[in-house]
Amino acid sequence: MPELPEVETVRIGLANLLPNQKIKAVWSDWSKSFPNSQADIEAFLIGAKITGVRRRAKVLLIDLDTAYSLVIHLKMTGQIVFRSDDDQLRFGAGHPNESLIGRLPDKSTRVVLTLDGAKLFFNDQRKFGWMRLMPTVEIENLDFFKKVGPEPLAAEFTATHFIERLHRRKNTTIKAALLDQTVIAGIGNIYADESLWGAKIHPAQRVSEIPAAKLKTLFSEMQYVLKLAIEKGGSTDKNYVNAEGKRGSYMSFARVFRRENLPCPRCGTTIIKSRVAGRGTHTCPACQILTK
DNA sequence: CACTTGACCTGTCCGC
DNA sequence: TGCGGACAGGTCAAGT
Repeated sequence: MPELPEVETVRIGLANLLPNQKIKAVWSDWSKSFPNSQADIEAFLIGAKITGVRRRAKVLLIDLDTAYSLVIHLKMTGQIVFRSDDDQLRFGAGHPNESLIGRLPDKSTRVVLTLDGAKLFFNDQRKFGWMRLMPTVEIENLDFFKKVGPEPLAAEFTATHFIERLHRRKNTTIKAALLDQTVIAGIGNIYADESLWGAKIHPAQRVSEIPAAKLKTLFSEMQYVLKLAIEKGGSTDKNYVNAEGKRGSYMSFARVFRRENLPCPRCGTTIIKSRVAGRGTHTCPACQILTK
C-alpha cells in the first residue's frame, strides 16, 4: 500500500537519518529483491557514502557518492526501516518500543545494509518489492521514469494540466485513470477512493462523462487528501511503517477507504464496497452517483 | 491502439 | 482443527 504519502514519509525519515552514512556490508536472501551482481555491489555500494534521499512517484532513490543510486520500490508490503544497534539491543532486553515491528531481521527481511552503528532493513512479506543499484544518471532512462506522469503536488501542476492528463484516458473509468501512473504519479487505491468521495464522483464514471467543474473539484480534493496523508505520516492498514518502524495515522481520518458498512461522514448512508478497475472500491451510494 | 485481466508472492480470513 | 479459496493491491506482460 505504499502510495505517494507513504513513500514521501519514508523519504523524509531517511533524509534525516542516512546522509553521510557509509555502507559497510550488504546481505540479501532473495535475488529478486536485490538483483544486482555481487561484483556491482562490491564496486559501487560497499564503502559508498550516502549523499541524499529522493522520491519520484512511488519510487525511493538513495544517492551514493559513487555516482550510483539505490532505486527502491516497496510495491504492496515493502518496508525500509532504519535501526541503530542500540535500539536493536533494547528489543532483545524486552523493552517496549513505539515501533510496530520487533527484533530485526524478521522472516520478511530481504536485504540488510550495515551502516556505522546502525542497519537499514528492507522487509517485504510478499516479495513484490525490489531495490536495485544503478548509475544515478541512468535512472531517468528507465521505462517507468520515461512514462510516469507529473507529481500531483508539484507547484507547477495545475487543475487544467490535471484535466488534460485525465483526458488521455477519457474512455476508461475515472478510477482506472487516477491509478494509471502514466497519467499522474503516486496515486494508489487508498487515495483514489478518498479523492473521489471528496469530489462526489462515482469511481466507475467514464472520464469523458465528467464535467470539467467536477474534475476541478477532484483536483483540489486529491491535493487535500495527499497533503493531509503526508502530514499524518501515511496510512497504516496492515504493513506500512515509516523509516523508524512506526505507523502512519491517516486511516483514522479516512472517509470511505476500508469503511464498508460504516456511515458516510457526510450524509450517514452506509458505505459499500464493490469492484472497479479490478480493485476493491469504497463509495457512498448516496453521495457518489453513476450518471447516464 | 486502447483498454482489461492475470501473474508475481505470502499471510489472513471465511466457510465447510 | 484443518483445508481450500478468496482477497489484499503496484506494476508489467499478455490478452481482447
